[in-house]
Amino acid sequence: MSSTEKPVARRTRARPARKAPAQRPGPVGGKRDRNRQERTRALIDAGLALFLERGIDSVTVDDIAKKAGTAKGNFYRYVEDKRDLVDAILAPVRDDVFAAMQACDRETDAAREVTALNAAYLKLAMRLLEAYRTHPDVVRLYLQEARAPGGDARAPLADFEQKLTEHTVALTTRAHEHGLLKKIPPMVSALAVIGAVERLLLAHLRDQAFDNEAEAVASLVRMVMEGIV
Amino acid sequence: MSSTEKPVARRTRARPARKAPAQRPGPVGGKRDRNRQERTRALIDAGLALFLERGIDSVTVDDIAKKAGTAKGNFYRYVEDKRDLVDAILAPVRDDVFAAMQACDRETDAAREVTALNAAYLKLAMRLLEAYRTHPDVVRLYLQEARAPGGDARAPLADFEQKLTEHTVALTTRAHEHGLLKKIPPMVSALAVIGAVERLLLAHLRDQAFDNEAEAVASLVRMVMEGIV
DNA sequence: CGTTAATGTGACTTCGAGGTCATGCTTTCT
DNA sequence: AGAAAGCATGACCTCGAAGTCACATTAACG
Repeated sequence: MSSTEKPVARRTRARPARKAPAQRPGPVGGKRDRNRQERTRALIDAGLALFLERGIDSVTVDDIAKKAGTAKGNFYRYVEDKRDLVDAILAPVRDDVFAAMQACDRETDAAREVTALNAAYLKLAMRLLEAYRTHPDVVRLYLQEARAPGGDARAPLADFEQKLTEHTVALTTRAHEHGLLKKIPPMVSALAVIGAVERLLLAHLRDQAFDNEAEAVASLVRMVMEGIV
Repeated sequence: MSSTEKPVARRTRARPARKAPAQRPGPVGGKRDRNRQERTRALIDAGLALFLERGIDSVTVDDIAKKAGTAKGNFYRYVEDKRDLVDAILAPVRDDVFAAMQACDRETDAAREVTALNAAYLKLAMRLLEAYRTHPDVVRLYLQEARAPGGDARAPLADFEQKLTEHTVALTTRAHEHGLLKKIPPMVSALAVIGAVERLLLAHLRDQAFDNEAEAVASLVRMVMEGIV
């Protein structure tokens, strides 16, 4: 944020310039800047497409670079490694989701009546739906790869799953304490809903499984309302 | 089944004996036979343990052989490759589950009243529970690895997921036709239940998530009954 | 326009995993 | 016992992926 230095520290042949420098060269809207963003996008898109199709571990850095239309060496100028790329792919969704959940936390804290609580939960659902609509492929990657351990490229996804689950359980616990739910352990109802939603999303994203999308959503809502609320 | 040959065709230095012969040497309870079974068990157990801990693709054949207390070359005497080992690990569960579902199919075919139908479904649930109790680790491997594509070692798990889903949807459709369920598309209710059950099982197997197991099961049943039945 | 440094390239190095094989050991059968 | 064949071993070979680097190209800035 704070500009402690000139755009670039001019030193005569010092670093071999291995990694891209933290501070980009001068012009903010300049060609360099634009190229950088294009390359980053290309790498993220190529990686996401290949990961979805063939699985994270089966995809090589060469594959990604080629599909992004660049050379392998350049890949390492933009990301540390495959794990870092997965992290970059996941980042926007993760940020959206956490922001939505924290906002929901604040609203339920401030709420004094049941209607305010319900409004907060509804708003959360809307924001999550929005994130899903904006980044369906990222959600699919998460659904497909988050559960398998090992190969640290998947670590960002596993972390996200863990945090997401914890937060959801906490939220459910709170709803439970306010008497909004049936006498079912919050852990159980939270996991059941997460599992059901995730499985339906996966079927939708992988197989276009539902003729009537709206009916499917309505059915899901009905099942949840009658099953746990 | 039929013994067309003597235990082994004696030829003077013919095959280099690369793979284990289909027909084992003579004694059925002999030392050879016992050793074979021990090795197979050791490999399956070692593979399963390592796969669970580090993920299928991160585990090498060397790792498995070492953990099973044998040499790498020997690994290939017992299985084709990692995929084949995964298949061997999954086999018992798959057989149990398919047998149970086919039995359920037959019983629902023969059923003339609702009570008989309900009995068939209950029996299926009991048999699935039994399979889970007998092979919890295999179930966990399935839950962790089935969704991710690529790396053909996981293909047996993906196949199983697909068949299992299809069969469950068919079963649900039938129940729906008999008027046992709410007006919810069978695809939706089937996937929702599968997803919820799988997520709860995973939490149980990975994290010992439930203080009171019986209460968790009762809650799940209640949610399903009130949510979709 | 010329200099400087960031950016792009792909051949190269390194390393580890899959799979093979010559050799020696064990079981079986006569 | 002794031969025959399955069984076990780990060094070895091969291949492909990760990551590096010297050099070429391009943008920035005077």
